[in-house]
Parts: sequence; structure tokens; C-alpha cells
Amino acid sequence: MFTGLKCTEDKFPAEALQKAGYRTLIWGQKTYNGVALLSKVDPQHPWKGWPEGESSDEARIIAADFGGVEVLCVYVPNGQAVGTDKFDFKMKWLGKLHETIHQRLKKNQAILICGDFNIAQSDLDVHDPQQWKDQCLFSDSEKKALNRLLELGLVDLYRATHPSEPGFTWWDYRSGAFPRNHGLRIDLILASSHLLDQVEDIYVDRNERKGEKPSDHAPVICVFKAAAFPSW
DNA sequence: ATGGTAGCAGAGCTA
Repeated sequence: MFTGLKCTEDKFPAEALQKAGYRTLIWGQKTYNGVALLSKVDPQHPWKGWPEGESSDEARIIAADFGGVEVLCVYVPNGQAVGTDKFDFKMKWLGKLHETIHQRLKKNQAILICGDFNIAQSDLDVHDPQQWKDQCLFSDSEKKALNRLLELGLVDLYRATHPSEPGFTWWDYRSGAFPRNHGLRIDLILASSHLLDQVEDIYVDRNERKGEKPSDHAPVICVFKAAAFPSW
């Protein structure tokens, strides 16, 4: 699962990935956004934008069914700052995501929603909750929107298995945030609750935030037991 | 105190 490709599909290394054995679902966009799903099994019923055919100008969500579990890759708008037009757009986008997930859970569809949520939910998810209080990524309205998603019946897989580890996934490029561990946990894997028992291992790979030209995010790696996807 | 860094694209916007 990838977000923030910042390129059109022709610039994404799909061929190399396919040679390495991955199926690729890509929704690219010039300069901004962009999402992709890689898999070792065939995706079924893929869609992007919004599921009922509603179009979207921004490449922020791509999904497909993999062996009976629908996987949604999301790049939630950053929101820039509380009170801006971009923040309003973020809140509206989260409303649509809520409705989309609600429809799927109503049909008992097993789902996994992973990506950059651009929201830190609790004090444990933030290096300095006082500094971040009421700021974009940590405002009450954003936290409430994320809580509404979870209340539909989803589990935050990392937090459920690591109740006291911060598990930061993002550190600003500025001010030496990574070496100081001034991070936030904003990249999440939310799942239908029955999938929690199927988690073999889940962790943040901090090594991806090191080295030459790293992303400002580190990936959350989740390994499921084979029983989670019986048809694979 | 409104900085600071990075990517894309080729200046300024977004994060």
C-alpha cells in the first residue's frame, strides 16, 4: 500500500514491480496525491475515488477485494491548518469516507483500511500533546471524525496490540524531528474487528525513515496469520 | 518568534 505517489501512472515503476511478482493497482496524479495497492494475489472488484461511481479530482483512495477482504488504501487530506478551506475539505472528505465504510460494514463486508489518515487520535500518538493541542492533525474535530470511523466497528490494529508504545509513523523533515523522535502516529491500519485475532505481527519499520532521501513517514508492517485469508 | 526541510517542477504550493 502506497500513498503520496506524486506522479502519474506512466512514471510509477509498475513493470519492475510486476516482474517482482506483484499485481499493481495505481491511481496517479501529477505533482500531488496518488495511491497504489500491490498484491501477490489478483485484486477483484477494484474501484477508486468513491465506490458508487462518484468521481473525485484528487487521487486519494483506491480499493479492491483480496480473498474476501476489501482493502482500502487511503490518503486523507492533510488539512493544512484549522479553519482553512483545506481543513474544511479534509472534514468533508472524512464524512464521505465514513459513509463509504458504513455502507460496507452494513453488508458484513470484511474490510481493512490502511493509509495516511493525517490524524493523531490520542495523547500517546503525539510526542508533545500540549504543543499540538488544537493544531491541524490533532484538533478535536479531526479526532472526533476518526472516532466516528472506529465506532462503526473498526479496530486500530497497532494500538490494540501496543497499548502503551507511541508507535510514531511520521516525523517532520524540519528541526531534526526524527533524531529527537518528535513524531506523530498518523498512519493507521483499521480493520473489521474479527481480523484483530488474525494479526501475527505488527510494527513500525523505523529504518525506512533513515538513510538517503527517506520519506518523512515510516511504514506500518502488519503480518496476518494464514487463516485470515483462507482463499489465498 | 511563524522559523524550520523536502518534493515536484522549474515559482510557488503542499506537506
